[in-house]
Amino acid sequence: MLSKKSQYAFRALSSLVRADQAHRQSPEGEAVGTPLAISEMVKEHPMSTKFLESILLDLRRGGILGSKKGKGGGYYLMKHPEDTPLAQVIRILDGPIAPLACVSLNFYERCTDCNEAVCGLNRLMSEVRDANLAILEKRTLADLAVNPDDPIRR
Amino acid sequence: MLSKKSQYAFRALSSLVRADQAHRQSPEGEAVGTPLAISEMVKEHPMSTKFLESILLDLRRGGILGSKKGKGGGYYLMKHPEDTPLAQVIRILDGPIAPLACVSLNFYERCTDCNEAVCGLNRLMSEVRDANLAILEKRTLADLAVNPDDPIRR
DNA sequence: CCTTTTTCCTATCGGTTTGGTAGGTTTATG
DNA sequence: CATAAACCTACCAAACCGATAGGAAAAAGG
Repeated sequence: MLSKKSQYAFRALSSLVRADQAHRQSPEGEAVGTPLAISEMVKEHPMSTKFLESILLDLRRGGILGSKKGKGGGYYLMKHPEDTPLAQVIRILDGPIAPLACVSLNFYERCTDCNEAVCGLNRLMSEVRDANLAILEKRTLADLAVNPDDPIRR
Repeated sequence: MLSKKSQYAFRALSSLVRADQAHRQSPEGEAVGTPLAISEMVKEHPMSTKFLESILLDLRRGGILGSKKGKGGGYYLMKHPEDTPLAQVIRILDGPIAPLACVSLNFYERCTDCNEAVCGLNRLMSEVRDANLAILEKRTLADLAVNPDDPIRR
């Protein structure tokens, strides 16, 4: 199960995607600019401001977000929404996506008491990991904000 | 990530599958009989006896295992190995397989602060759930014990 | 009947994680 | 210099996790 942390993150990120889209549509739209303040995100998605603060900090340290301090400051996406897969967000906030550490690509740990080459569970859980990654590496922040009723879908 | 509980369960279950196979191959093999004691499972897969005890108890309450008390007693599979999907084991010991309660089939809970019909995360996580179930409902205890070098695979 | 062997049950426990709060520091803007 | 924002550190209660303790109940054999 996703933690609240990841859930809140995805909500805040969907606000940031929309801010990003609005910004790019403006004539002089550049990648960086018009940061969105935490207070604005919380207005849109009610949640603990302080908790969200710590989440956004993690995402910034993880390279997904940039920030600007002071009046008019806030957070903004470091890349185009379609260039940040959901997997990256989850790894930063929840850690491994794989169901077992011994089949994780990014958080691998050797299995102490089983032979990975022969272990049946290892093989099956690798299947599960691949199925998850097929979705979470392909789907991006852009997909978060898509309206399912839109005529054109990706 | 799977809990230790589930991991230990799968190890013990693989012992039970092999005991079941051996039993069925014998001339008068029936579904129920020749229970395997906890002590035997621990001999095969070193782990805390008491902890495994509580796990097997859960699996029995969950309808996967039967038990027999006293001398010569132990646990046995209630069904043929290929009739118990891995998903059932995980649900008993770890709960929901879905990444969000609001997309869970067996542990559904309404999302308090989002409109499920419009929520982008809901849609994406339903995809993830389906991908997981496609594997975990199809793969069974029988797959746990399969040797990958066997010429014939299922 | 008694002993042994097993499952069964309840309670507890230390450590970690989770979700959240508190209080202040730093940086930028006007 | 006032204000508004991110930033940082510490802390906290509750839940969860993995494991242990100590027995009660049942079945089998002698």
